[in-house]
Amino acid sequence: MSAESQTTYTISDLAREFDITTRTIRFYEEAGLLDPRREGQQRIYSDADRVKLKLILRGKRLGFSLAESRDIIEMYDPESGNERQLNALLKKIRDRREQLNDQMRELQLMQMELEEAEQRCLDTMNRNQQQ
Amino acid sequence: MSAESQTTYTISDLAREFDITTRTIRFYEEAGLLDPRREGQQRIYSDADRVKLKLILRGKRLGFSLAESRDIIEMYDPESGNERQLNALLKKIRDRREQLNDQMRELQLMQMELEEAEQRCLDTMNRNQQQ
DNA sequence: TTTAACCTTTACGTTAACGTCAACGTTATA
DNA sequence: TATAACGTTGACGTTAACGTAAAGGTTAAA
Repeated sequence: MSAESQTTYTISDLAREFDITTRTIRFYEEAGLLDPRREGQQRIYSDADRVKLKLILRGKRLGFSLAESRDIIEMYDPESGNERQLNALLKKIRDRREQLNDQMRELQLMQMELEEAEQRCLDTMNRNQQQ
Repeated sequence: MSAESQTTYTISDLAREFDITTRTIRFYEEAGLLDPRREGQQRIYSDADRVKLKLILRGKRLGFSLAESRDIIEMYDPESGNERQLNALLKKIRDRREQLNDQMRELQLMQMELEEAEQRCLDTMNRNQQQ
């Protein structure tokens, strides 16, 4: 057998790949988000662990707390793929989408106000130049 | 003169109006975001102060830190309405808009994955029922 | 005059998400 | 054999944005 798809990772493999520190990864474990198997003392991460980590980081980018990400990961778990949990997950995502939409609307408002402010500012500058 | 538009506010007036605590308002002052005039010990807030507070809270909703909101407020200040500052403010807002757009894209990705997961889940449940 | 409803300052507490040591063990290489 | 280069477990530190409580001052109504 040739060395095909590497199916396990060390902690610094993952740290490098996702550009985070090993401390961060251990912290996620403390927080109950990861649970890699051990070989002696050392942590060995599987592809499944790697996917979890990916989900955590995506969750962060999306503004989920670690606790929420933990919920999401649990709900992604095939073991517990029942209807109620999937619906809870979908709700969480839809809520977040709505929040983001609200923020976009507020930003647009701010943009408009700013354009006005910008215009007033430009007008003033022009008047000053003409004098 | 009749009591027209009330032009000053107590700390709890503002707290009530914006549904925050007085502690929060004092904290914003500590952080250099507000600077109401005093009457003896007591803080008296003007309409301008009220607008600043509004901006701070909008900033929060938009995901700006207090430090960023302070910058924004300073840039809104008519005193300092120069071109460079206005451009800096516009840049900050555009950056935030881009961030939000990225988040929306990620959420859409997640939605798609979830729809697939949901479908797989529904399929499984159906199969189980048919047996 | 006491009670209630405000206001004030000072100061320590809290939570999330890590950072930053320290002190140590293991393995590979020069 | 020493010296990197990795890994480990504590354990305390940090930042932001307030919360919470103590201790007190003012004013108005009962």
